[in-house]
Amino acid sequence: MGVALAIQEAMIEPPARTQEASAASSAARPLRPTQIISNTDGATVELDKIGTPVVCRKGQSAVQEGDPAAYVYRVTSGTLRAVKLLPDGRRHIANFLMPGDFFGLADCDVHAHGLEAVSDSTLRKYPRRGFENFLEGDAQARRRLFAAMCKELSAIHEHLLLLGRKTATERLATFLLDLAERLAGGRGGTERGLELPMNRSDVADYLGLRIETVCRLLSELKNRRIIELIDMHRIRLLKREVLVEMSAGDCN
Amino acid sequence: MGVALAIQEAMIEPPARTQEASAASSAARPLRPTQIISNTDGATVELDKIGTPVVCRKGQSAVQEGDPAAYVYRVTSGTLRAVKLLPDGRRHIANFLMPGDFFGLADCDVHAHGLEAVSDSTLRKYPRRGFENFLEGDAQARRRLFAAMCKELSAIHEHLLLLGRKTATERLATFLLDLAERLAGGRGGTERGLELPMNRSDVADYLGLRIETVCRLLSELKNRRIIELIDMHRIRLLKREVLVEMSAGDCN
DNA sequence: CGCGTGCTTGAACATTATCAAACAGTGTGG
DNA sequence: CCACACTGTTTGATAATGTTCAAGCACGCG
Repeated sequence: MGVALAIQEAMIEPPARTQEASAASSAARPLRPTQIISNTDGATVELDKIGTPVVCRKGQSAVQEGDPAAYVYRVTSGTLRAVKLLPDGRRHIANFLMPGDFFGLADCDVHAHGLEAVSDSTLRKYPRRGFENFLEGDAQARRRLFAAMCKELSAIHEHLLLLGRKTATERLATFLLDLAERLAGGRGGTERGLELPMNRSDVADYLGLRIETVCRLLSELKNRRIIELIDMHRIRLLKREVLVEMSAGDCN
Repeated sequence: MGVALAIQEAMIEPPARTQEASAASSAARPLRPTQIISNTDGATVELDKIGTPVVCRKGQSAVQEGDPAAYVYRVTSGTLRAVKLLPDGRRHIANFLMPGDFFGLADCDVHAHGLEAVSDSTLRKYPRRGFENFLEGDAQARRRLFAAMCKELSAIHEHLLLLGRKTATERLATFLLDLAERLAGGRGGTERGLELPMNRSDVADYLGLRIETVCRLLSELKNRRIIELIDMHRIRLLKREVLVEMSAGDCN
């Protein structure tokens, strides 16, 4: 089990002209989150031969925690959540998955998380063995996979720090900035604001807080004119610097 | 950034007679944590050609958070901690590293964590490029690396759940059980108890608690005769079942 | 329009943090 | 060998952050 919940599909992009001395250091490559691979690219065509489409409507589960990890999934549209439950029903959301993200790559035996649609979503699923064979035959893809896993691990460790040591306010500020980064490559303070596909409860379970705390803190940020709540699922970041300050970013 | 803090060296054990149809499913292999590779094994000899020994006395740092990730480390004796800091000094311990564990494997550019000795320790360090080349030439080792990373990811996600959703008592119970599992393959309730190489402060920073809370809860467990505090760094688990119950293990 | 779901706000409460002090074990020097 | 200091641990009292319980609000939908 485990993760590689959200490995960006950038990793299987075929060798392209934009790569200079990439064979040298596979580690330091950019791997932009918004990089989308068109189906005309060689590797994706190859991979999609073994994939089948899946539709998952808002609220539905694509994968149950503990299911045999027979497939690897790639999100093609919508947003999903990777969920873990405690026996008494307490819920933890490990990550939100968006187009381009993979799910279940690192789940060896069974899936470590459930996969549920936050909004209507579509995925493609690949039989694990086929996916592994594909990787086995493509050293470039393997290197990209490893680099992507490193990137995700880094994010997870930031999240451990967040859950272990940050205050509620710091958590929320971090979340908003991360989401802005992820959704729009850093914009979101401009234009028509930041789209929150998930509800307050999801945010709470992701940040290790209660829904009421999330609400209260959002209201507080709104009152302090640091954010604007355009509607329930749309937020404009008015003072990003303040959020950055509030997020207690680490020392790196 | 990133991790693979504690990838067990089992992954580079050469193909052995104990592996049946291993080429088939690289995922479901056991990978016992206590598996130690003798230096006479082929792969380790190969690897150690490019490694140099490092000594790190209690309290010293082997790696600073943010250092260029020039080396991969393998613990040969002692216990170390992988540390992240917030700007104001709050500390988070991502993991404790014990003999056989690797550090820095997934740190692409710079190290995401500091590495400090909890007790006098020895390590071996391998230049990253050499380590990568070694992997590139050994598909078996690669598969084992991937399997080990999956296993570690699984553990990290359990820890996310712990930090996000478990109570202080549940965290401590989980910690004690995990440590018993790791140190002694499950014993520790028997014999001369469980060795805690780290101090209370380390435990607190690992569990997202304060040192006083850890002390108080340990005292409570002691008073309830669930554990026995033999000395400051030695604990006997008297009622493992109760701890298991208290740990709020997940649903899997 | 009325119901339902999800959001927001308030008040009381609980868990865990903070502050403070005492205690235990270890090593040092007189 | 004992007094002393030092570090790490334990315990207590108080405080704060975030939770819980409860009620009201708003938006969407039949």
